Amino acid sequence: MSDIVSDNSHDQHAVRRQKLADLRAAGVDPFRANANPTHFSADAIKAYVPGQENVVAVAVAGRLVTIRDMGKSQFVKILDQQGQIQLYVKKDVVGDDAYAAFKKLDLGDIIGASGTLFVTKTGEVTVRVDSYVLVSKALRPLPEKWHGLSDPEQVYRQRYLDVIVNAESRARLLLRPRVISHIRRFLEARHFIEVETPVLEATAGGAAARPFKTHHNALGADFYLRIATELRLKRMLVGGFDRVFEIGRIFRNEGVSRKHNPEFTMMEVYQAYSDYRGMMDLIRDLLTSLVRDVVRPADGSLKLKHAVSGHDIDFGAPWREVKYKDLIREATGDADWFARSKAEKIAGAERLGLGINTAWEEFEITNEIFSKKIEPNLIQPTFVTHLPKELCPLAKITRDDPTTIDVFELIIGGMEVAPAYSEQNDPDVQRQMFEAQAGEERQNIDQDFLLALEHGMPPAGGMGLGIDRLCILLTGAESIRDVILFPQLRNAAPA
RNA sequence: GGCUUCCUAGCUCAAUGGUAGAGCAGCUGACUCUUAAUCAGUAGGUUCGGGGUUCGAGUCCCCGGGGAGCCA
Repeated sequence: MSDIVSDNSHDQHAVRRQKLADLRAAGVDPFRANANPTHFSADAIKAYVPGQENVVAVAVAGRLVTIRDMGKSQFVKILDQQGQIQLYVKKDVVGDDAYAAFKKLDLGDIIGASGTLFVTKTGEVTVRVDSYVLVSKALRPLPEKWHGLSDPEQVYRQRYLDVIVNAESRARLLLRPRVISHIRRFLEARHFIEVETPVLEATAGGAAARPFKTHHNALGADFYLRIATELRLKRMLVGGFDRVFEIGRIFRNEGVSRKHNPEFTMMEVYQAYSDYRGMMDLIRDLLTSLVRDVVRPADGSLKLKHAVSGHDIDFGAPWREVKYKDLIREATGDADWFARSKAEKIAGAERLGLGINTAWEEFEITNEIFSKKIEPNLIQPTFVTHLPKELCPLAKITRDDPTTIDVFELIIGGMEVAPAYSEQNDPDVQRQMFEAQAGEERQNIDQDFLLALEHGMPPAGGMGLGIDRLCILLTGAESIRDVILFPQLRNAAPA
């Protein structure tokens, strides 16, 4: 028998430890038992045949999350991958000994139960339990049943508790794998091949970002964690893999914010014999199908709530397409903005309330206006096209405007979600573009990539899609941390 | 990196510089269709850590740790 002194009865960990010791003393080790469920919870509920009370037999397993004890019978709920299902445990069905043991179970314990389905007087499909087994004793209590877990630090550090007690977190974090699965099926249906390229790179190229650095002992060499997959995937275009994509972890040694985690997931896709306009069709079809088939807004529309602005984002309406320069001219009210001197641009930016570093290049001053004054206000899906060529060396120069490149940046909810280019495949122009880079957008030059281009790369459209930001939009989350299972935090203080 | 703000029971939250409280969870008991079940009783605190001011600090000040928001 448990011999808990009253001083310890408040200590839930000690109480549960004692219960575990009692079980072991009685010859039961709940960590060695197992269950053989036949159904997940939602499937079991679906298996109920109306009118056939206590006919359909099921076995389910999961964590006890609700206990309503009424003396000689109990209603409890267990949680599994599909959600919750109610169990009805009656003393005169399971027997006196099993019932007495059931009363000693705690919230959080993991059990298996078999029985038959029936409907309660309030209409809830429930398992009438014939037998059950405790398969894992929980030694720590669950968070509060009604308010759940709301301390953000604990939500991130102990995500497993968050998804047990916060149904919204569960739903949000379960949407992400469905999104990724949909993307794979969407692309594979269009003959794209999924490939895997190195995370450890001698040169961190394909984007402008500070990399993480590491060291390979046996090779005696430093390596960088990749900041993009672009240059590797383009090598495969050279190799004749005409439609390739990769969904992979990218690492950037930069700030942490609501929109940035140091490691994040990017999908990059390249299609030979296409261009940035082809990528527009691809991303529009992809995102529209994600909203329609994965998110499935309840009202049947293609509108999603945007958490930050409170507006609805309508994926079903025509997507706006606008040139970068036109947005700048509109924001500055200056039709001749791009003919202005650097001093005039600084003055113009400061008139808009921006702090300008005089060491910046002119395109950086202009881009500060874009990122601070324009981008945050582009809530509806918007293709911003024809960016200044200084912003990216990897795209083709626009034929009738040598100052811009054939690209778009898809902005949704005020965030850059997907950049796409007509990929530069002229090795000489590519080398010149690399060498002409300036300012903070400078990318490292990957000489081996230039060698690959000299072998001939087919014309192609390419695109990146930030999976985390996409999931923010699709789930109506406020922060990237809400769509990443374990977002990056500092080490917790030593206990 | 800077500014602002937060950290109190297992969880969610209270507490003018003046005896640290509540709900849920826990513990003891009642109840064989409950839905945040209900009812009776009961226990539970290094107020993130350290230092200071004060007759007196959860509260004010300083240092450190961690989280969040804004900014570079």
